[in-house]
Amino acid sequence: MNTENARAQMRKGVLELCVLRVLGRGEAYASDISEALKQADLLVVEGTLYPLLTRMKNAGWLDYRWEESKSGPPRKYYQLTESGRILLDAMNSEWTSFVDAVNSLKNS
Amino acid sequence: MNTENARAQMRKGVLELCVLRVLGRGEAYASDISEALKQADLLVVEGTLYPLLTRMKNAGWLDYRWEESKSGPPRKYYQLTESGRILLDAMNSEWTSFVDAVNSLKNS
DNA sequence: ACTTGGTACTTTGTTTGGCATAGTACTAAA
DNA sequence: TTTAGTACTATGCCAAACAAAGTACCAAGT
Repeated sequence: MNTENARAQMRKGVLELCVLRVLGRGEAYASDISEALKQADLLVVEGTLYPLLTRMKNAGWLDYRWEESKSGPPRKYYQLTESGRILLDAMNSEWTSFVDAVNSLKNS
Repeated sequence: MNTENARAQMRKGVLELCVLRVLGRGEAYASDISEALKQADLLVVEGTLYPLLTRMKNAGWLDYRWEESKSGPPRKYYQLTESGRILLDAMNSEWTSFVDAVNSLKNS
């Protein structure tokens, strides 16, 4: 295993948190989210992102509205629901404590 | 999904790093590792840890020696190999940069 | 009009890896 | 010699990331 792979593994664990964080900034459609993650070096591919958004929508954390585009088919713009915001807060705390936990293993 | 579940997801991504870090302190057998992870609130179960150790051994990152126990069957004491140490260093860097990446998503 | 290229979303199948469960084996104590 | 505790192994299931192919919509060029 290379570190490329290691990063991929790490990414999996926090994909939902990442998507929630991106949407925490405001509504966005799949390509926006993909772009934001890419900028943070957390690239995900179509085959991962779309099903993930659908799952999160079905879980009630996200909602979406259709919006026409000038350069192609209509887009699904996702927003956090109330329950999504609550989850985001909870997961932010969880993330912090998790990072501390892993870091605590570093030395003796 | 509750935060319990979220933490479980996060944990998956860094299990190998955690095991490497624990072994970075010195050799240990499965229960030692399990205990160390538990203390860091990163509990893993038998069904996960044993196969993981076997995979890492097969990948050449770990080695083990048998040691008799006074209270049960012999134990496999694992140590990092040279390649395991190199991987640990690489994954430590990866982890740091990964945490930064996720944190960079937090605010706009 | 029809084709081409770009964009957006969907669907299907594969693979990986964590986990539950059951099983084997060794030791010590009752 | 049975029981309990510990340590490791083997089998099978399931969720989720990913790859790849497909559908559909739009606009621009011929």
